[in-house]
Amino acid sequence: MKTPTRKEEIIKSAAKLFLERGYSAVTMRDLAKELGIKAASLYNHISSKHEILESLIISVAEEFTVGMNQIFLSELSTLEKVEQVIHLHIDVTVKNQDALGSLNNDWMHLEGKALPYFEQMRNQYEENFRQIIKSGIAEGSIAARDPEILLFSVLSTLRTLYLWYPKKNSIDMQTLKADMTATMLASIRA
Amino acid sequence: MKTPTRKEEIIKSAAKLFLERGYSAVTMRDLAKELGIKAASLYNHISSKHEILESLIISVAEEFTVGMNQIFLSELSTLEKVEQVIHLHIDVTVKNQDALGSLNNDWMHLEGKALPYFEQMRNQYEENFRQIIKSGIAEGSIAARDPEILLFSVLSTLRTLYLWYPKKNSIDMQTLKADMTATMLASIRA
DNA sequence: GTCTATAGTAGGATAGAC
DNA sequence: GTCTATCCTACTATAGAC
Repeated sequence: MKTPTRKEEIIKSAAKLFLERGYSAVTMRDLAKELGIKAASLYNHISSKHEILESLIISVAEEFTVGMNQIFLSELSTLEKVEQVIHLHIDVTVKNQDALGSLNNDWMHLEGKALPYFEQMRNQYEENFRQIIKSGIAEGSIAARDPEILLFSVLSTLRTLYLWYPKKNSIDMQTLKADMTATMLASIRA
Repeated sequence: MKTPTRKEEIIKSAAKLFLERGYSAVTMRDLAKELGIKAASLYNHISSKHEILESLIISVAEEFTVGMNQIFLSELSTLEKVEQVIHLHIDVTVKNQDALGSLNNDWMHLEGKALPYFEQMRNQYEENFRQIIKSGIAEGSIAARDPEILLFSVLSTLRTLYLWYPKKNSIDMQTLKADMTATMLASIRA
């Protein structure tokens, strides 16, 4: 637990406000007020509003990408892989609660190379998940339904976890993971 | 198929842009350009940018509310009710594709009475769905897991349909409804 | 590291001509 | 019903003092 730098504090506060109101609706004055300083002072630590968004989204996207690649390339069974992906999502969501809002709703405001970079990560992630589901269908461990519907059904729940998790912090993590995983596996299992 | 009024055209174009970029990031100049007119001309048909948002969100929210109330008060079995709710979501999403983006991501920018009105409809909708799921668990037709997780799992998928549906318009509606319903019912059925 | 002051731009909205 | 011109406000970001 090192002391956060001022830059980290700014990014953390920004994530919270972006989640509540969206990137475009949050002004640098809002952000400064949240930190108890003036807007101009922010620029001693960050170079632009865009830099904050990029930093938020790209770091979380990379976390998902690394985790998914490990699972995809592992020797686990198909259903174990799906289970690991679900756990990955829960872990990343718990660790980056607020940033998930920007990743889901403000990624289109990324600029320059960051946008195609993000889109490429997102596509690759989806493609890996799609392959896992398809091989599950082929081997009979996953229900023989349209793989796109199965993919969408699971992904939509995982991607929306960030909206729901904060309200339920009374449930302990073990129960959450177990029950969540059971529900999602039930929806795709053969 | 009556000819749409200019106001309806404006609202429709706005829904499309709000979906792509979010309410706050779309300017009246953007919207005017989309319609091939100047920003000032918009005000001959609408009184403010907010009015557009409110009109978009409230009308769809009311459609959901009316549909849910009918289902909730019907004599159907619990699983049939869940099935009807899924069909309601698919139908409303297909009919109001773009507006669903605002409903999901820009509701917090509603002003005045519209915000509490929307929140009340949303809460009542969720509460009705929660009751359906709970009585299913009580009677044994729905799996004996945490009802909040079941509710969230189904709702998150239904609420995200609008993001996914437009990409899949090759699938015909019958297949979509059937497969979607099967997948979601599988995730909660006992 | 934060401040005040301010440049420069872009936003929502109105007035009044055509 | 649309236009041009414009008001007023608020935005991101910079300059320079402390």
